[in-house]
Amino acid sequence: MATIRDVARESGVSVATVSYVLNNGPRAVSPAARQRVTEAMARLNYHPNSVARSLVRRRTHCLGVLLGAVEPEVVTNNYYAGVLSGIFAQARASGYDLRILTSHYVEAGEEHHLRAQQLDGAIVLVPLQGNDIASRLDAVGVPAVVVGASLGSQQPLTVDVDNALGTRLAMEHLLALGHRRIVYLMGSPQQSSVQQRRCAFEAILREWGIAPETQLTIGGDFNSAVAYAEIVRCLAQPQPPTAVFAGNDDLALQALKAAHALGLHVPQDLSIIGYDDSVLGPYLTPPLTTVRQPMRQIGEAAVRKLVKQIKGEKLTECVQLFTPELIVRGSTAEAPHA
Amino acid sequence: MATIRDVARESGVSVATVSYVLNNGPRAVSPAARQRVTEAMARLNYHPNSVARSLVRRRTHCLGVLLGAVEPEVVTNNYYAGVLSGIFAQARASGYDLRILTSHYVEAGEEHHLRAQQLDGAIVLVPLQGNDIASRLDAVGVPAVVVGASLGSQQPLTVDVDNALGTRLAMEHLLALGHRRIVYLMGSPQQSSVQQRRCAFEAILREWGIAPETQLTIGGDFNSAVAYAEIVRCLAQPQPPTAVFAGNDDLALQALKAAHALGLHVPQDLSIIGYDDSVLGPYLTPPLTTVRQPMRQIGEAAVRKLVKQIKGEKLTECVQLFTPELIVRGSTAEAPHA
DNA sequence: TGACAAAATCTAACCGTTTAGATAGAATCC
DNA sequence: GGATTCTATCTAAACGGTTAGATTTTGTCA
Repeated sequence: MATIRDVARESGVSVATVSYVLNNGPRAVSPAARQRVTEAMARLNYHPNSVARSLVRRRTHCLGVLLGAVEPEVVTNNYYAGVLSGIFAQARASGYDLRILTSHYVEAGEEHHLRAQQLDGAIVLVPLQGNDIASRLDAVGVPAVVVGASLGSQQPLTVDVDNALGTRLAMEHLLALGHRRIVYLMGSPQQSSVQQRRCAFEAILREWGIAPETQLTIGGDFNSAVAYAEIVRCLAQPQPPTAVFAGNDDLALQALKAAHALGLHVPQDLSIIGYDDSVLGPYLTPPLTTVRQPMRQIGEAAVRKLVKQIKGEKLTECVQLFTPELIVRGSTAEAPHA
Repeated sequence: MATIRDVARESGVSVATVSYVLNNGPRAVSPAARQRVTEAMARLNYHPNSVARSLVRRRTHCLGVLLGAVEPEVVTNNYYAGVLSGIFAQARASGYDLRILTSHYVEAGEEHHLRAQQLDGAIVLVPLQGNDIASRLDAVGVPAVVVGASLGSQQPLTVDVDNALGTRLAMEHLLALGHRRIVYLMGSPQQSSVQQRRCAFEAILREWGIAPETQLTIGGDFNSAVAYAEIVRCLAQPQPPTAVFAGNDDLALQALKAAHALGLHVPQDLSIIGYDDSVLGPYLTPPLTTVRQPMRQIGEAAVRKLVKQIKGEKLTECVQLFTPELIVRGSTAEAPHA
């Protein structure tokens, strides 16, 4: 590998001059010298060492993506895959490289390690409720934006989807169809989105004057098999619910299977609504009604926000909320009269 | 940020001594000095700057992942998502960081840029037929392994799945069921896997004494809508095929839709077999018979192979081929007698 | 106790860039 | 023509580590 000194020697100028042509400034270079340097670089096949450059400039032009907890399944999960694809695309468009960092960086105290990596900024894709990674990163001087975990208190930069609205879209769809006994399949309660939706769920029940006691909430850090068993148990009880509001499309799928196993027809006997609008929704029988989240846009927005902060631009809003959309397909219908 | 010099001053030793305790060698340090240094580091909240370290050591402990052509949809594509998740997991287990590099690095001449990034190695996830990125990287001294594009000639390190075997599994399944008129839905002909499977397809037809002229091959760099139209046209012809062998599950899905639109029953009137075993396969109606590829294992193997090469260990084999598996579900059945 | 080896530590060069400050030469002005 | 400003260039000190080689300290043994 040729170094800047080789180029300087080859073209008969000092390293400073080479550096100036390399960076187009900050000092002027005569056309003659510039040409000699350019030719020498081509001749020697010179490319500046970006590590050395990062050391002195103290910026790596590289963004960290912190994947937490659920990884590495993260990539095969629909929501994360969507967000990641947005991050990839926008990082590229903004001219930043990406560094994938797995959960061991998420632990307290590890922010210094991250700082030591000299990343220009970080995107925190850790869905856990109450995680304060972003603030800790900020404290050591690494700009960060959080995706999908808007916290009330400290307000680090955040990009999220409006979970209250999403819940409202789903619930009002079911309520308008006459459903009053609705099970809510929560998912892992450590996830902040799950908590937000649960609050919204309860608020809507109050609004409609429905006693929360008559409602069922199934939640937990379970795998599909356990979730399936719980749903079967719930649907088999004396006064079963007429609708299921699932925290994501995978849970909705389990509900669909459970209904099938119990001989219930969807949507005639039981309505099911999912969340995420994952790829399989349209191909289920019946096709799944669900709440779509603009995952790719979320990823893109996160990168844009981070880059703005890095460049010191004025940020208009701390928390950027995206709007979910109700996708009505075939798995929801009017509540049975019974 | 405290530097190594601050620690040296604080603990009353030289920077060299601090460096030795930091790295546990290569020279001995007295217990007393070691303790003073350790305490000073804790007091100052010192963490070594990894950029500076990389500069002098000339290794970054970071692996590049080159995503080509199809990106950034790559992440939402089943095959790539699976491979990536394997890469993430194994990189973490091997203690390497990951750098995501998008396609502009794939172009000829860009290998020097990559070299300048000082990556310890690269995984090439570029499915294009005849791509020679790995060799070019190797030429500039960056160890590389290619995923999913085994070439005959130059043999860079490669991890792939046995496409000939996968094709054989699918075809012999159909042939054993009595199918003789089989359409092959190829997919983009630039992809090396597509080419390999096409060769295998033709070889198997010859083996069974079936004239290739009577067979149909639909291929192209089309989107789902175009593929759908082509399939409809094919199935609507006078002597339609009795089976479809699709290059991936998405194409199989299009075939399923087309059959549905034409009033054909699957599998009674038409058998369909996919490739990849993507998540939606089991939930289609009927559930899709397909060929499973161990994507995650492929990703893991790629990282392991790369790390071995970086460490200079002896590699037993250049090309590591994984074995695909036939997953029989409900979309294939005996050929209609007619 | 002095000679010698081993262990511990220090000094300083180096990795490959950037960039402030010094310097030299050319152009401008009165 | 000498003072003054510009422009182009160079020198050398950073950035924050690692690591040979030199030097000092400690330990061993005759």
